[in-house]
This record gives sequence, structure tokens and C-alpha cells, in this order.
Amino acid sequence: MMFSKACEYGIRAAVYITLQSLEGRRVSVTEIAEEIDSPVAFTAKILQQLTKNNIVHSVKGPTGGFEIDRKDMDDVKLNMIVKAIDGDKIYVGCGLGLKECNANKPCPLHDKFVDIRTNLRTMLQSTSLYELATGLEVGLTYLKR
Amino acid sequence: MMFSKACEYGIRAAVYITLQSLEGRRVSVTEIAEEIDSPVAFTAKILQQLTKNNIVHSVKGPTGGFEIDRKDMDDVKLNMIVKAIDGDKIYVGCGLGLKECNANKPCPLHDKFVDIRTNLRTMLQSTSLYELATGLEVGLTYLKR
DNA sequence: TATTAATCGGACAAAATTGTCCTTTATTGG
DNA sequence: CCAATAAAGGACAATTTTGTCCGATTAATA
Repeated sequence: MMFSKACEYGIRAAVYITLQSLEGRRVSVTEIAEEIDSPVAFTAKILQQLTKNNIVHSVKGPTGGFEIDRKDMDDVKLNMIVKAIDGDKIYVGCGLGLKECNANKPCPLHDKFVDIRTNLRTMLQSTSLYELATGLEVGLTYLKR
Repeated sequence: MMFSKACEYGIRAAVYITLQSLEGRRVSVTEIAEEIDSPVAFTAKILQQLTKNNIVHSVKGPTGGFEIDRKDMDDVKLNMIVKAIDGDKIYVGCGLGLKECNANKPCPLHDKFVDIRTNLRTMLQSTSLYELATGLEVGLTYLKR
């Protein structure tokens, strides 16, 4: 409703990989898709994008799979994932779809939107994968269903 | 980025109709589409939905077109338009796309999302067509480009 | 009453998003 | 080196969203 399906899967996948990487486990697409309840092949596609953008790290061959460095768990914020998959259309662009809409020439909703969007951006920029994964770890939050 | 294209056009159309109704003018789809810079036929479809939902009033035949009663300009809030076109998926539903996600069994982003979504809902529920149209009237805001 | 101008409604078309499948490439372990 | 395993990548398919077209319906007016 806010992100594309691809982006939703992407975030869920990244969080799951983070969770498993914390335990030192490298995970396959099959496992990921199963655990986050997403279409396997489609999830694979999305993971390709995340690896290209250095958000997750992938290893081919047997014992291969996806993982995230401990450092990256802190460094990777949600906005990076969103940007990698959906682009920056969440930040840029008018709420009413006007091409030119800014403080100078605002659409009728411009001012009311900047607030909401700023909140969203701030939230995405400040939320790390590690933060999300720890909630899961403790059993406070869930990724499936 | 937040609303569907259909919804964007719908809001823009409704605001334009409001503006013209304030001047006592009834407007045709052709004029609306031109003034809000949207595809005519598609805009017509969306206006049908708005009419069915009693958000705008339509009159067939020559001298016909769309208009909004003065009273409705205050009563119709943006959330009604959004609901009529996009349904309530903006309010309902998990930010990460989980089927079951609530305070009991929250997704990792649940709490951070409720804030943002509450802001959005509040804004949509409190913004009337009249309010948006008057900004246009005074030349403070714009609908095209 | 005939003409004309407008919305309504349904069928269709195009484009974007979501999703699948299969082949290639890299890597591990025997 | 070989077999098995996993991601990468490209082609294709299904679905949803966006958009078009055209005939039917309604109403005003000459």
C-alpha cells in the first residue's frame, strides 16, 4: 500500500537474512521464500537487486546463499532497500501526480504531504536491519503470515 | 507514490470541479481532463465512480456536466475520495504485506508504521474539497503541470 | 419532434507489475 | 576432474492497472 510488492518482499528477505546471519547461518533463496512466505523465483530476482546494491552479500555454489556482514546490519537502513527496489519515487514526486510541484508552485496538497513524507523518510533513514532483526530474535515481532 | 494514478486524477478532478462550482459553473469531462492534465476517457471512468459514491453530482445532456453542491464541498473529505477509488488498503493492511499483522502479532515495522499511517489518515479525514479549492482560487496552489 | 451535447457503461488495448521457468555460471567437496 | 548445489540472468507468462473506443442513454433547445 506504500511499497511495491517487490519492495515488501525485499525488506522481509533482508530482515530474515539479517536474523540468520546473526546466528552465523547463510541462507538459500528457497529457505528465505519459505520463511517470509513469498514466491521463490520472484524473491530470487529481488535478491539479485539487493546484492547488486551491496545490501546483502551472496555466495554461489554449495554451502552458498545469502548473508549480511555484521557491520552492514547497522549501516543498511530501510531507505537503501526501498531506493534499490522502488527507486526514489516515494520521496520525490507530487502526491497528486503533478510533474512540477514544489514550494514555489505547490499542488493543493503539497504542504500537508511534506509532513507525512518527511516522517516516512526519517523513519526509513533511521531504521537499520539490525534493529528490525533483534525484535524478531526476541520474539516480539513476526515475518510470516 | 501513495495513491494510485486513478486516485490522483480523482482528487485533482474533484478539486477542479469544486473550484468551478464555486463560480457556479458546471464542467464537462473534456474541460476537466484538459485543466488537470489527465487522459479524458480514463478521467471519465473515474468520475463515474465519484458520481456513484455521491462525491460529485453529474447531469446528462446538453449544458450537463459535473458539479458539487456547496454543502458537499465541506462535507466531502479526501479520505472519501480515496476510499471510493482505491478502497481502504491505505489504512488497512501491513506495511510489509503480511496478512496477519496487528498489535498482538506485529511485523518488525508495525509500530513505526502506525504513526505514519495515523498521520496520513488524520490528514485525509480532515481535509475538505473546499479547503483545497480555496487555495487554488487565491492563486496559492496549482493543479496542472 | 429532431438534433445535438453530454454522461454512462461495457468491451477492448496497452503498459506496468508480479510471477515462472530454464539455462548458464560459480563453487564446493569427494 | 566430476558431480552436486546454489545464485545469476534472460525469456516468457499472468495479472493488475492504466488507458481507449464506441454505442446507449438522457436531456436541452430549436
